[in-house]
Amino acid sequence: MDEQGPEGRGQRPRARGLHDRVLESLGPAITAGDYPPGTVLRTDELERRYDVSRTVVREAVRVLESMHLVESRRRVGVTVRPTEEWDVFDPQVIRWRLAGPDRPRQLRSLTALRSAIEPAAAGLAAEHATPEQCAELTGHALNMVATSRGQQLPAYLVHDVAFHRVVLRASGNEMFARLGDVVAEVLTGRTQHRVMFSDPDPEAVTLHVRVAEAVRAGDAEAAERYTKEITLGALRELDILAP
Amino acid sequence: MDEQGPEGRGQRPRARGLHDRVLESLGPAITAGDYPPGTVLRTDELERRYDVSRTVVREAVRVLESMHLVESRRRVGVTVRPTEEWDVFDPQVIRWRLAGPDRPRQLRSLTALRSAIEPAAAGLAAEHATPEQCAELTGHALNMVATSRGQQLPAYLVHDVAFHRVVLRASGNEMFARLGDVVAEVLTGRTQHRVMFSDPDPEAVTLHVRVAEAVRAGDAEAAERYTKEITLGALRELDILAP
DNA sequence: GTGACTTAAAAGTCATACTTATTTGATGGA
DNA sequence: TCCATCAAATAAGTATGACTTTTAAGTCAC
Repeated sequence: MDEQGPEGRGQRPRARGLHDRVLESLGPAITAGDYPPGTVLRTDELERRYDVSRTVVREAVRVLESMHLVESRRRVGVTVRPTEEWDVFDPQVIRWRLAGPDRPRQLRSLTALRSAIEPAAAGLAAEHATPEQCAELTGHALNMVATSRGQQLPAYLVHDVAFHRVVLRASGNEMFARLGDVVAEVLTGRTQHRVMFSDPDPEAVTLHVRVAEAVRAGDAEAAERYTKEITLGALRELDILAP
Repeated sequence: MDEQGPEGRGQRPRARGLHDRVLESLGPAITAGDYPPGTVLRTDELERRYDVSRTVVREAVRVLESMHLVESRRRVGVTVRPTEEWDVFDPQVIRWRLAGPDRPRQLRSLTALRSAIEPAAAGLAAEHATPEQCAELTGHALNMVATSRGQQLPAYLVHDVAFHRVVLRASGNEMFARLGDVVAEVLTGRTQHRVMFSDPDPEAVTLHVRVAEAVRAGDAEAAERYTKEITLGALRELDILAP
């Protein structure tokens, strides 16, 4: 049956090697803007800074280069590339930027992305979801209802995230499915700002139930419409928080 | 193995070094399924296969690992990861898969993605586009009209691609903007299949003009609706080609 | 000032020696 | 027989020094 969780990662702080340590230091620094575009890093300087060998630095740089964060040129050095060229869809880059000062802007971009993707995914899910997925969906929706009142936000969040993950996966589109982690991040981040303030919007809870029903009924149009309302709510929330 | 496969793609990814050569050989091979998930590659074997040093192989592997195509573990080797874990949004992975046997499926995924993103982007563009961008948009739309008849498909395609690029950029969302390359790839790939058959659908051409008008008028709802029709046409086309 | 030539800086490559984690399996005791 | 423990084998990870290649930049002749 169910093997180990397919994406059983919370965070993985385990540095799997020296190159990862360097990467996990340089990546956040660059995406945070500590090294503005145009900045030139020299390999041997990095060696000294991190007290590691060329091998290690080179591997880290190579990865940063594959994310289009930097460009390595002979006789020049490792140059930080302009922001517009970064691979902003790379999960690692997203993670780094969410952890940095760009977090608010990043959350906006991602929420806009959600608003575009999730309704479409819900529509597809209504056509492709398996009975098991429909059951999961209904289960999470009901649990959301159950935990929507009385300081149970953490539990609510778990089901909220799971709900959206299932929708994306049930869409049958591998690219949509891969956005599950991103959506999870957005939902978590969003809630962190109001965790002590209020229970979830009751209307949003109802909408989740409606989506689950629509998917189970195979009503793509309704599933899409209700999901659109959910994501519109998320967008509105952002405008309220920082207009 | 083949060193310079006949993948004469438009933009030659000029091997900037040995590690790139290895990467540009391993990447396509893995995404094509030549090494199914679970396959174990050993570093020293790759060294011999490509006749390069350890350094070079390791750098290539590190990049593949950052794309979640493989996982490198001590005492085990470099293992190809399950397809569901690949970073399917990585431009390089997209390129590799488009060049391989998965191309049709990949085009479907990407077209679904387009259908979700572009209408939203057009709506945002109506609110954020600069006068210059509006002018560009109108210009490309008019040029599409002008080249829509009489075996001018290559020229038509240029403006079609440019049009969609501008819309995505004008949305003001960096993530949408980065999908310009992907959309370009889809549009180009789509046309290759019918290049000798027919002129573009006149209705689609009209819709582009309408989108340009709506964006210029700041009518987000109309821009979104007309763009949705364009992408729906693209989806329908796929169903016709391979139902 | 233009163009060709030289220089030097920094990344790229290679070979080798060494370290570390992890699987495997063999040993030995309950 | 079974389980725990420990040892050996293995493949990736790291360090280092010598060497090559690219190329920005400076220099010289015209």
